[in-house]
Amino acid sequence: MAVAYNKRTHSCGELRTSEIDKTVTLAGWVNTSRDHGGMTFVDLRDHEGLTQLRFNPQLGSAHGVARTLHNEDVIAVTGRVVSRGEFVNAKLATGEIEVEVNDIEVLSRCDALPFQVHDKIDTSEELLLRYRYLHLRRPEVQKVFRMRHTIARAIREYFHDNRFIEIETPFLTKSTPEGARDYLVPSRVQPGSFFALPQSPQLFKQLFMIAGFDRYAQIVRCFRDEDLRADRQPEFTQLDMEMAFVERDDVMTMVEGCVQRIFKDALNIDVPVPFARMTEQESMDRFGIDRPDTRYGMELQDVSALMKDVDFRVFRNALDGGGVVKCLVAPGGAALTRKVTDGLTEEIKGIGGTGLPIVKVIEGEKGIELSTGVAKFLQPIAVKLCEQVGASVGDAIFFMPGTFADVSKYLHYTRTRLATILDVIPKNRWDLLWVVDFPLVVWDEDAKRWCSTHHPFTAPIDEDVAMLDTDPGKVRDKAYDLVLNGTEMAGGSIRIHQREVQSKIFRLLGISDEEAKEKFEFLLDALRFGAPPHGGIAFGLDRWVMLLSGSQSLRDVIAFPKTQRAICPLTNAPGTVSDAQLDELFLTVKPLPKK
RNA sequence: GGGGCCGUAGCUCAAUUGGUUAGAGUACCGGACUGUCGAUCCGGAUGUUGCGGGUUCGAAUCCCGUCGGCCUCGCCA
Repeated sequence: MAVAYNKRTHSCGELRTSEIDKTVTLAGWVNTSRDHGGMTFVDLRDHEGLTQLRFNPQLGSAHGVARTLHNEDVIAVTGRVVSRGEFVNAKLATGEIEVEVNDIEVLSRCDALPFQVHDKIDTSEELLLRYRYLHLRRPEVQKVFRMRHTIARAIREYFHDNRFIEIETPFLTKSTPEGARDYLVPSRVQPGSFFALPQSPQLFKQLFMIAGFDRYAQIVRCFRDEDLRADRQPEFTQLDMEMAFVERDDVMTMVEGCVQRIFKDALNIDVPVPFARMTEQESMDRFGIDRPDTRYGMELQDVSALMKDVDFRVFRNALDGGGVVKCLVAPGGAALTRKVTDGLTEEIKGIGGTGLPIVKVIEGEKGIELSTGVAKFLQPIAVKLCEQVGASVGDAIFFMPGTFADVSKYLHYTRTRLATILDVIPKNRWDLLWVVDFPLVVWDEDAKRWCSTHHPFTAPIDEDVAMLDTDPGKVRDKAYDLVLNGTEMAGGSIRIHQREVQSKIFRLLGISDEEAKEKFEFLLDALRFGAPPHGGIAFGLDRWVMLLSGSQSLRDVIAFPKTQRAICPLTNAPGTVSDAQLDELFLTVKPLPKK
């Protein structure tokens, strides 16, 4: 029996007792069905919800069809809304009513499923991705993408309301030095030449400012060919924005308003502004990382001075070598088992460290004593140590000797692991923090040259410019990173708008005048023709959706993501191409090296 | 490139820690049943234990390699 599925009267989530006795047409997927031989029930699902259908054997042929249904068959029905009487299902929004079906049309049958759509059970992620359209049918998965839309819409509306305009930038563009590895696209018309997919529209948006658009914002795809992580995909989406005639505070204030709007629309939460600010130096000192999670304590503490008098060679060597000894106090850490602390030590070794010295603070016969691990070396300064770092009986202290960079890395790792192990991260807390005053450049020991902390177009702080020639490592930049609960959510800066400064930075970074001309001539040219002071920021849209939706992985908020090996289990991309395609591009593929 | 966790029926998991015929739930197939809502009940079919090799009288279990998934360091201006 044909049913007018193109004339649905309601969605599957909206019928209530007020619609009783109305004749309705619904369409959707069979979520589950229950066949009693006589009376048969089907839960019909669409994007709005579930409605129970009742098939009465005394009401014509529909009942016979209903008995043949399987999960995920697609059907359309017409019937009368009736009260469930005493059989109300409180779990369903539509649970007070059901639809007594007169006519049913099976629009599409479903084969045996690789996994059940109505289950909440997660099978292997690879299978979920291979049949991603089935996974996406699940209401809780769809909810994430509806939130993604809400966030994207909030962003667009916010910037539109603030007189920004959205302009598209090219995907087929030019490979530039510095930064991540590029995804390349061969040119057929220019054999031997390659486009690069943009890592971000950075230079184009600067050109928009020079062009006089004043305020630009775009939600745009970016591409970086680097190894994947839970929070890194080769293609991802940014909110990219830029403003002319601004200083740092202007951009940061504009962003704070946007973040407020996102939280309001997505979670109905009011976040206070302005956000906290911290210099990069303070962040490194206190947390060992430039994107600190400030929801909990266990901050890093420098105990180098205290350790000068301690006869412990591991610490001594670090200090003599110009390094530091830092520690963090884990409240209640004395209760950690040997298995846990040894496990942490192994993890530290796994990321390149040599160990993780620990002591536990206990109540001894003469007061505070240290036990386990490196206690015997530190016992002479036990009282002084505990006093200085604020440790008391029942705590554990984890130490790390070495260079500032190594100590920061390993203690930051330790701190985040302990936060999970000791379960000290407050729920439902959103710590928004600006990190500012990064060093403009850092010395790359391997490459023997200066590298940009952010990118080569970041402006130095005015009073530090003089040090560009004398002490580049001391120059701070006009960048600002926005951190949420320890995750970098956005990064931006005031840009260089003076050609001489830009040239100077290129030279500092070891980019020759010839290379600068080849790669960036268009930018240097543009800077000659009246560039306004300008600055902006880019948000990782996927990360915002991930954090606000409580997702564990970026893959959960991207409709068709790649696996860790950067392949798509759904399409099997990337794949080989025909010789004819290669010939057109004048390309040959080298054989893989033998192992 | 390095470190770690995982891989048993379509799916989720078990298998007394090396012991003989690899089980259960669910999905699937057949049947019963007029108020269920994870329906229930009866019956049936379903395995290259990821793959390859090794140790052993005997391997899902131990070892080596390999493939795949995930976490992570490097990398990601």
